[in-house]
Amino acid sequence: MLTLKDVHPIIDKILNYREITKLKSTYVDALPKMVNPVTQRVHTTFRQTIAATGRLSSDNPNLQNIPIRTERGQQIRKAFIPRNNDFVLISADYSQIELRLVAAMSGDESMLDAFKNNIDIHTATAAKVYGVELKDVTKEMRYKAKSVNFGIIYGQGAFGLAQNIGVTRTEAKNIIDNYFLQFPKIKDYMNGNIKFAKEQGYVKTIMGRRRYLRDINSKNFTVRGFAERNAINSPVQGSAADLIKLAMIDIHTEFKKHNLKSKMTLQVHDELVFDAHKSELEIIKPIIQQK
DNA sequence: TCTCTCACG
DNA sequence: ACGTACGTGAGAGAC
Repeated sequence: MLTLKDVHPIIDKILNYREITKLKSTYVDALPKMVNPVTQRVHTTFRQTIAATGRLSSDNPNLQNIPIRTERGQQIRKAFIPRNNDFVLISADYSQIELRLVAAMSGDESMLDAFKNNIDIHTATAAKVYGVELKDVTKEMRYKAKSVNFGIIYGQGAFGLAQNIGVTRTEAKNIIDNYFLQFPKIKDYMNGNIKFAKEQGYVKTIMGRRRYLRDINSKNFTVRGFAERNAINSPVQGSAADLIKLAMIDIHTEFKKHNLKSKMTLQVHDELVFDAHKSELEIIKPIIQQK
């Protein structure tokens, strides 16, 4: 796809400048000012009543958006270290929790099969959508299938997919149509959520958390469209939030039971970070992994 | 105080 | 013809 980057060298310079200034102002300059003088650490506030889906949010400072995607970002992340040499930071994250929930809640056999057999989900999706064997899935096919899998969770349409992966709207529509042909129960599940919302005025997560959608029957196409995408996405994102919250309670209970020095320090939506005492690694690893 | 932009999942 | 992928928080700059 032709983009402005190809038209003038200044485009890359501008983007590079923005990356650097963002990282400097938001992290390098700001975080040291927020170190608590007593504890010598930064302490976030986790908020439980902000996100409409049931996720936590983090502010002052936000520790759920510490950079990682670029090389410079990774350098910044390295500034976060355990409390002393007797401790290490441990990070545990769920693999594809939202897609696994879609598979589970929809009951779609194809997708459940892929997860049960531990097949890379984007490769499995590509094989289905393009009608080829797993071994014949190309990088290009996997890349596009990955984008579809993400888009599906958000209620993305052909226009958005086309723009995202640089194909025509016609091709994008074909891909999406084929996706729902191959995963019919996912389509049923999403339409079911929209229908439920239109009748009840809300959608709910696996644990019964509700999100009310007052615009779901709006006559305005754009407004209604937003609510319909919320009806698709909220049960998925919110159920993932439910699950990690339950895991956090269990882990905290177990840590208490064993009188551990290790501490659960951060939650980043599908990831938990621990400041773990080296002598306790063998105890806590199974506790964390099992949840 | 608002908008734009961009950091993360 | 229209608008078009979910959820957040924060800094810069305009007003």
